[in-house]
Amino acid sequence: MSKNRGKVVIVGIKPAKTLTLSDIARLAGVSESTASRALRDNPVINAQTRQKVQQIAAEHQFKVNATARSLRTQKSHTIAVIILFDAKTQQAITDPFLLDILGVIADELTRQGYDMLLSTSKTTDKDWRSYYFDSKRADGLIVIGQGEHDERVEQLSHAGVPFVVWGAASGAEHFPVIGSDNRQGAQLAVAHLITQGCKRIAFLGDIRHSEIEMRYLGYQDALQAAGIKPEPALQLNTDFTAQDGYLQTQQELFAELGSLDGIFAASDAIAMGAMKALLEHNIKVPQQVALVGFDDIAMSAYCTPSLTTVKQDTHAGGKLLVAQLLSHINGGKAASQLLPVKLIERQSSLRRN
Amino acid sequence: MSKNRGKVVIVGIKPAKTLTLSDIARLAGVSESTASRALRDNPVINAQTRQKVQQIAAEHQFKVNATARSLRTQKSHTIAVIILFDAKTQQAITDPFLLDILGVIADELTRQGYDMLLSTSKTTDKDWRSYYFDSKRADGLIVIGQGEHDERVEQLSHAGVPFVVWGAASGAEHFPVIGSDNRQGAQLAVAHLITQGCKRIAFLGDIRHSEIEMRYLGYQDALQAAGIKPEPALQLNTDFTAQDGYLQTQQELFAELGSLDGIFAASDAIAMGAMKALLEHNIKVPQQVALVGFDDIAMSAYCTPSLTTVKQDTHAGGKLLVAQLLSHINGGKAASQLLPVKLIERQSSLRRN
DNA sequence: GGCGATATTGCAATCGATTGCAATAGTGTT
DNA sequence: AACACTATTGCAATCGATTGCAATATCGCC
Repeated sequence: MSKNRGKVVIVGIKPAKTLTLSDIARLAGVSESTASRALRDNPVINAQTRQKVQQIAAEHQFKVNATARSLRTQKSHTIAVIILFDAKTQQAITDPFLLDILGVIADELTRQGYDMLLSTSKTTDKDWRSYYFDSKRADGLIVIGQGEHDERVEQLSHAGVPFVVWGAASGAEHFPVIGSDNRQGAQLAVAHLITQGCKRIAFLGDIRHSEIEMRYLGYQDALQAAGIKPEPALQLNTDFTAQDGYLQTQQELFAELGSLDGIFAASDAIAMGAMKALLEHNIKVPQQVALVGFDDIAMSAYCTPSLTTVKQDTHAGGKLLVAQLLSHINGGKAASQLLPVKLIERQSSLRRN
Repeated sequence: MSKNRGKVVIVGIKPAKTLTLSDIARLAGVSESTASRALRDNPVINAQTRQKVQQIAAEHQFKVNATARSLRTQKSHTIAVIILFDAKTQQAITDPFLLDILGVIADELTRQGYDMLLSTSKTTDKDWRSYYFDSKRADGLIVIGQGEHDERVEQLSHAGVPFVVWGAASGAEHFPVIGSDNRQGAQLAVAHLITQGCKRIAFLGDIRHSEIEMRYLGYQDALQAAGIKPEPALQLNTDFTAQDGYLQTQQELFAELGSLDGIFAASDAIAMGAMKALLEHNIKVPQQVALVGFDDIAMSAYCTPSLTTVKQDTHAGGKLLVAQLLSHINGGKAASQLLPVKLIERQSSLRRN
């Protein structure tokens, strides 16, 4: 007879006494080992027996206790996803498409039979390796948005923990990084502005973040290719918020307005803030100042004028993160990879017509 | 001597052989039970012994194996969060502030010593109770966005699983629902439009979603209070996207444009789509048509004209969800609750001045 | 009819931590 | 000096599933 755990049973509704493998085995008249193998469809077990056990399990809605299985097999079949937040703005760098990429990752993991443990850097001050890996909570980690060179990420690589990062690869890391080709994206954006006739182009973004730094380099690439000399006065450190885009534009850029004719914002949020500031001062976009953002957030197509921007391939990114991580976990190697991006031309930068 | 699991050891870097409680016990010269109690700061253990064990554990970066602990204690200390996506648009109803509320939930759970398992309804076709609860993966569930009366939610309530829902309470549920006072929010928004002189106000939103249905009721409340008769022609079923807001406005509303003078959109995304359509046709917002949205997404303040909207208290919502769920898990009761909302007045609706 | 090969099944150890209960040592009292 | 208590510590069972190895049954074939 099974043990009564002394719990008060809720009357009326299913006693919901969770069955264990041993219960199923007893009901099927086989041993636990046979039941276990049967449920996992082990061909060594007679087909009839297998079916019978499976049927009984199904009838009783038996579910393997994931905890016990994990303990025994030493695999959690769980991946921890850590979202890094900017210490200053408390925003995720990747804010706009974070939800997209999270969704893709969740779907992919599910497809592969993994669960997803989510946490943010705000609360997880703890040592990630200890907390997630050593404690066997997760078999591997995905870190989203490496931010301003987080030492915690660097440490992971010395700890033998399977993990991958979404962010920018400088090339010198000891860990696999998946991310968009930020540099090329920025280069495309700024080259486009130049094509539209812009000569003095401002850059708005916080280059202490590695992804933004890449965008900054791309900005310079494009200027250089066009023989334009970068002006330090036009390069403004701007947080990831529309608010800071607005403020920086208003406070710093208006001094230059005489001849400023283009802005490349490192994110769409920043771009929208800048646009707001420009429109408030009756500066025509794109006629007087052309504007390009980065990310292609949902609203970019619906602001007025609609925002030209650089679109990242979130879907490919999420799938790749999962694929690389699982490959690493299964003994393979995980490689870094740059994903191509695409310029989406909209009203904020198109002057012809 | 400890068993060699036959793994290939990565040379050079920490062998990273994970220690177990028994290792710590041996190192400290005490039994496993004493070590266990010492680590949990059980006062029954001598203070000196406790300290010694804790120190040794810290030195070796020992982390309790969460799996083993869960198995023994029958608690996973994990909460599963399920995000419901709209079957049609594949978008989360709560999209705009989903990230906020997720962040708050994650933080709260962490603070309470819980981990968070995340999944989306897209992939989780499985029976939630079986998968998360019966399998002991989670001690409870938080369901975000109940959508169009999902039967799966209804089922949970008959299954003895601790769970709470973010959404709209119709009052007749058998489960606890936390959510904004959508009805009052809409009422505030529409009353505001009326104050601004609007007489014919359109409603954009998909009332098959319970939260939107509430907003629709609030819309009617306000009209009624002002003695305005609702016109069916002005009530358009609109998806949660800017795109559909744009299309519906263009296709359906322009026929009414002669005297249409206000729009209440059930979400900011819809509102922005509508605004785009209006501006494209040189209809002045707010002078000709005043516009109010719902959600207060980040961009609402930075579009032009900036968007009047209704702001939900995401922070309170997240905290409450966690508090109620944990209270239920710990034997208490979880109650439904409506959170107050706030009207944020911006340019899209303010006509005076 | 007997022997080896093959197909099935079960025994028992194991994963790592927690905890009820018993055991021991130490203290104070009369 | 003996007894009652209290403070500490350890033994061993337990959580539920998996799996190496041994045991049994079945079958084919000479």
